Amino acid sequence: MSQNLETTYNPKAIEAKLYEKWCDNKYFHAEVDRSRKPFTTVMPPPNITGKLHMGHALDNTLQDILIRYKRMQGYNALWVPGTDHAAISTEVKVTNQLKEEGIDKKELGREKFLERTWQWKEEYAGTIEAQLKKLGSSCDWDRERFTMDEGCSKAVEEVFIKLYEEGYIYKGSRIINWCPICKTSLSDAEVEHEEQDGYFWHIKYPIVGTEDYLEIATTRPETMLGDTAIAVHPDDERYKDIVGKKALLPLVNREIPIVADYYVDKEFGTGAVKITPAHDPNDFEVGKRHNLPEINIMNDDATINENGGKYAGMDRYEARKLIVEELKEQGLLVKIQPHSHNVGTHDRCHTTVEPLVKQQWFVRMEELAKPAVEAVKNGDLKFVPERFDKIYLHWLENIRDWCISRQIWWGHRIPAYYCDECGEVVVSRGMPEKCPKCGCTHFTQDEDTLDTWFSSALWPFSTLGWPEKTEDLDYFYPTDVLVTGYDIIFFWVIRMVFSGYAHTGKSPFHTVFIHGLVRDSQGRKMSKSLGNGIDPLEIIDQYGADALRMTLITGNAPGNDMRFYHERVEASRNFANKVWNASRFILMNVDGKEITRPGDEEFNPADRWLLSRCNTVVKEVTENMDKFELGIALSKVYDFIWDEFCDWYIELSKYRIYHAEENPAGANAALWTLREVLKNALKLLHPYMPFVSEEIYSKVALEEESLMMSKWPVYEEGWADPKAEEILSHYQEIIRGVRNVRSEMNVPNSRKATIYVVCEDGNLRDGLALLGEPAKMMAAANDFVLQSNKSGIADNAVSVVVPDAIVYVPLEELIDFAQETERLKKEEARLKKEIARASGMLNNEKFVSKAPESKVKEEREKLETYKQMMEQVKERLKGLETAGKQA
RNA sequence: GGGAUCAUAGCUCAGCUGGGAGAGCAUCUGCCUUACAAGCAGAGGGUCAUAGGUUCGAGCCCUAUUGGUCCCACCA
Repeated sequence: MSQNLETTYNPKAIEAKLYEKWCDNKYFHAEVDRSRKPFTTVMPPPNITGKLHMGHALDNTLQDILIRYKRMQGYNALWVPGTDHAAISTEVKVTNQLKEEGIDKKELGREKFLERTWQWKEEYAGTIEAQLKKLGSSCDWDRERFTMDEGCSKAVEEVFIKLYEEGYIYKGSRIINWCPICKTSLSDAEVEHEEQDGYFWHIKYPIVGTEDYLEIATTRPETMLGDTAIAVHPDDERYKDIVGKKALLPLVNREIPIVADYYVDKEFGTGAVKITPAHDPNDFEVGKRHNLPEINIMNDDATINENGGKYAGMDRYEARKLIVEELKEQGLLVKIQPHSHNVGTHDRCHTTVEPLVKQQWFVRMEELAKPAVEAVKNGDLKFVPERFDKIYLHWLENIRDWCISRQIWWGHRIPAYYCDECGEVVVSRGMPEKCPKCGCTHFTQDEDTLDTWFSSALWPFSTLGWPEKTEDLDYFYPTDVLVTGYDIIFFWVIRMVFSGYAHTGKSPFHTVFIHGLVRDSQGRKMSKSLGNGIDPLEIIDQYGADALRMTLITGNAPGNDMRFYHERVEASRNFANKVWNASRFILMNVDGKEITRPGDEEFNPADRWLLSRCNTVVKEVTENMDKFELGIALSKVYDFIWDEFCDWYIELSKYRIYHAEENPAGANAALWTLREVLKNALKLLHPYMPFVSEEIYSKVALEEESLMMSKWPVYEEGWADPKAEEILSHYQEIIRGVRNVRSEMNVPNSRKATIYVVCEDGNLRDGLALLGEPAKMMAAANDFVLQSNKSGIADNAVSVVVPDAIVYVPLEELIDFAQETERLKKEEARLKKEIARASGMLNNEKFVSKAPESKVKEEREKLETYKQMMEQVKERLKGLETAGKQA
């Protein structure tokens, strides 16, 4: 065994090598195995639009932690990776790339464009895969999928046909959100509402046959070109007489009816609303109720069309300016009020969307949503943290039909065919042979593609073989946990759940584990436009994948956003280095020795304490992980390794290790304990920091093939040892006490002192056997003398009172009696407060009768200790007084 | 307009079912002690936003208030 490890951990040297080893051994691969229970999760497929960002690093770290944990627990763990074609986003990217080359998408044509996009896909899917591997993701690459691969496309086609045949999918002319830049329709979920400063233009509409005007207020004067009515509230006294009359639409000079509709809010604006059914969702509804014509005044690029008369060809905002000007000239503009209002924008390009009436394909949602609602209500589906239930339910309970057709090329083409003769719509697998209506054999496929989320909605089962009834599907589906950010609950989680019920009859997973956003150090969202994004690869390059992973998990509660900054990664890297060096110490000392399981009597209290503590930590960490409290679990592993294992136990073990010839059994016990506990600690750490833990384990546990395939440790009652824990706690008090004195008195470690521990408790003295050589090293003492009285101890010794003992540190020079008295007075005051607190509680009859017995007992014991310490302090103060007088 | 969430040490955040306030970073002091200076030892620093309430006991539960963030929503 070669133990020439570097003194600092170098992640670069091992990460790639280990990942390759894991892959070569097929550790990530899962096959159907009926003898074992599966644990399945599907990766939220990253978009092929670009490289992975910090949010992906977090998302995948969380998944990897869960999957590694479950794999070690013996589950047949499957993590299905893949990528998403990200329809609109990718199409925009490729279009822009072409534009830079001077190529126009339309001229290139659909087929060539798709070829080009497939090339793009190959490139980015490769980059993403490489990034996920760098991060250490233990996903099953043999099962890597893409939302537009053959299987997924098959699933999409099946679902479309099924939903169409069942009447859930329909084509209709409805008002939809239109992006004039991307030139496609959008679903409601893809529209982001932004508060924007705008104006309220008050415009006079002359009432036909009178000299009167009706004043309306609008934020979008240009839409008046498509006005087909004015609406007022039916109970509005002001307008009672004019309902049923007509108004003359200014500039256009069209007569439009004045109607009464409950939609109008009397209090808002002027109480009269211009109705533009073709360009406003509310007006569309009003129009339907009153049989108003829909006049579309806009082209697909948001310029005014021929219905806009002389404004035709102008951009929507240009037209607005001119219209306002002309109204002003004609004296029809009453006033302009500043007004901030919500404007819908396209979430991908942030262009203001235009509500337009168009023929589109929709999914009727009301019925489909019901089982998804029920799933959360009856507990079949759980959100972690729970609060996301409400968001999910609220959306589902207010769901509207889903516009699924997109006027772009990149995506699943809608399997609807139109008869060239009679126009009959046929939805079928592939080109239909004959029109059922006219018998014609020529068809044209619908030009549109499907919303990108239509295919991702099927991801948990399409990746496992659905619609075929595969073994995989039967065994791995439903999956277990879905890990994702709260920002795509609407887009994705909801659609997966209702799709799961609709097509498989089951929820696609039982738990949704939600995480937040990774923000920059100032709390801002990381974004391209701000240029504040941090590339995960750069961090991995600089600090290692383990450090990045740890940073993303530490100090974060589920569902909360976090800030990312370099100092935090440094702290994580330091921890990796700490583990590395602790292991180095162990390996150096284990080297060449035969370590055997010691007899029970060969363990000293320190060994038993560490083994007991390790056992407890195993239990707690497992419990935290089962509750998805990953941050808490990791901090427990961290504290255990750094504080208890390194700072206390390793130091305690050194004497026995360095003096093996005096006491071979003692050295063996220490080394065995070190190695055993290290192995367990590495197991607990592995899901979080897979590389450094695996690398060390391979050197420590030569008999096992791999840490990642080893058994997760379990709590064993036999290792619990409260007595040893008590002994160690006393030991620590004494060592801390001495160190404290030395530090306060500015005594360097080079000046050794003989330390006296005065203590009468026989039990404690047994345990204080530890106060031999290790304690000398840890407190930089010449000697520890244990005695039951203070005879022979110089009056000028500095003292520290600890539970059950008083520690004297005699120093050569005279101590400052005043200073020492003050020190003890402080301690006296502290103890007095504690005694008051504890006895206050215990004197409270209600506490004694109502609090749990264990709590009462605990307080009684504490009070005892404080009282005993108080006596010591008082006695010591008396001694100081006498000594001070003599001096 | 509806809802969620946050307010804890100088900074960033933990704090699990209510039972004596924690971490990392930063600051100060002393240490190159043969695993680690990416380290060791010690120290300082918090009326847990405010006001009430429930409870033997509240950072945690309830109510209100203030301030911030986010989501949803068809008031033109």
